[in-house]
Amino acid sequence: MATPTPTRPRKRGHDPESVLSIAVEVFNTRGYDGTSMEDLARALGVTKSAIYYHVPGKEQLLARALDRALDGLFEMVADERATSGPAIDRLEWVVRRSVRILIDRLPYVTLLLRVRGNSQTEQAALERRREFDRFVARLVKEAAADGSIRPDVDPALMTRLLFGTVNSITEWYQPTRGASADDLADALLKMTFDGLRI
Amino acid sequence: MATPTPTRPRKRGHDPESVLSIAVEVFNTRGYDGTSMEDLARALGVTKSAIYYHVPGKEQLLARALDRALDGLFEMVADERATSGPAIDRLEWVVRRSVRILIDRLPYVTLLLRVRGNSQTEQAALERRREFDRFVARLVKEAAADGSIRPDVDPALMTRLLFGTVNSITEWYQPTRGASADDLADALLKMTFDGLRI
DNA sequence: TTGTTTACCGAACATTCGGTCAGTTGACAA
DNA sequence: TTGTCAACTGACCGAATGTTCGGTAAACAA
Repeated sequence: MATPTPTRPRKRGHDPESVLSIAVEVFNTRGYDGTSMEDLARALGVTKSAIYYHVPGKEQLLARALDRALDGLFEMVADERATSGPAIDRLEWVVRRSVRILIDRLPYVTLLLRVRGNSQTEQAALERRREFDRFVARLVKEAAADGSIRPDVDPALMTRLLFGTVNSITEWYQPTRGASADDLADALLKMTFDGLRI
Repeated sequence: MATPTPTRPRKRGHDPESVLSIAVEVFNTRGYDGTSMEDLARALGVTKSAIYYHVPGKEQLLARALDRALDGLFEMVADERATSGPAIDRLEWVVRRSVRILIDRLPYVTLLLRVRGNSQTEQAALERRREFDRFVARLVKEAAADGSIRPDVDPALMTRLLFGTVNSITEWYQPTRGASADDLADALLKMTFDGLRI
């Protein structure tokens, strides 16, 4: 047969991608453990069993979602702007980039930040996340060592507070209204780098 | 023996208080929905049914825990130091006090910050929490109005970032090691009020 | 000794859970 | 018209869930 369909078949209904994106929204609303496959089915407008046509199961949905968040973070730390230049500039770039990723992949990062290690899938994600955290901690330590950030606060503590601020964005950010990613990163850097007091 | 027990009878085993404190620890480790009554029973060293002798059920445990966190926050906003004086000073006091409460009642506040509204209990807690958030938002707005914090960032956004930083402490703080509540509040205020960059 | 109370166990309850599977539907191709 | 196949349904499974309940061992009181 010679190319029966020039365009892709484009069948009705769902595919693995749409199932994932809707599932992650529900996970973030009710929590992963608080979400049943019945909940997902209702949100998708199909029966429970239809979900298993597209994806292998609940935990695989979680794993794919977490990878999406983590892949973004690891692409960032591989970038040249995160690995060369003055530490304070690299730190600023990483913070700005983190805000970007957090917003671009908001539901996936939100899910990642709530993982507690209840399964091997979650534990693996936690370990990858810790690796990212260690990268950032090294960066802050370097910036402290070359004297470009205040010396009167422990760098490890600084790292936690700084990225605590970044990560807290997932608790309230709504893409439809409010600041853009760049505006948000600007405001966050103003507070954390220069302080909010006049 | 004369006076067999001068102190209160001191019966063996658990009471509602010890069940609550252990339960909240498990809730924070595995998540509320991820915790089964069997998990709790194991942590308490009794069988599932023994728990129901001390407390009415799982959701009541959650409700009591959330009240403990929220009561602390509302005691704070009722204090004179939160309601009179220069706005920037009140804000600093509220931030410092919040760090204190967060650490003094760490497991309870941690649980509160993870509530998603999956039940009436959770929704009620969320509403009380929003009331607290509104109080802080007003405070930041006042400080912005009298010109004591930087005018180039929206006060509502500032509030979220500031208390995002405070609340993020629950994600990593361990009472046994690390900074004290006062040291931690100092470091946090240095970063958010004066900035980490030299 | 007998009775009462406290703190608990073990078995069972109905319900919900994640997941399976044989079949049905409907769009499209031949 | 017939056949194919992606997409889905509905009935069902065993396991796990939160909760209830009848019973009971130990401590103490009378």
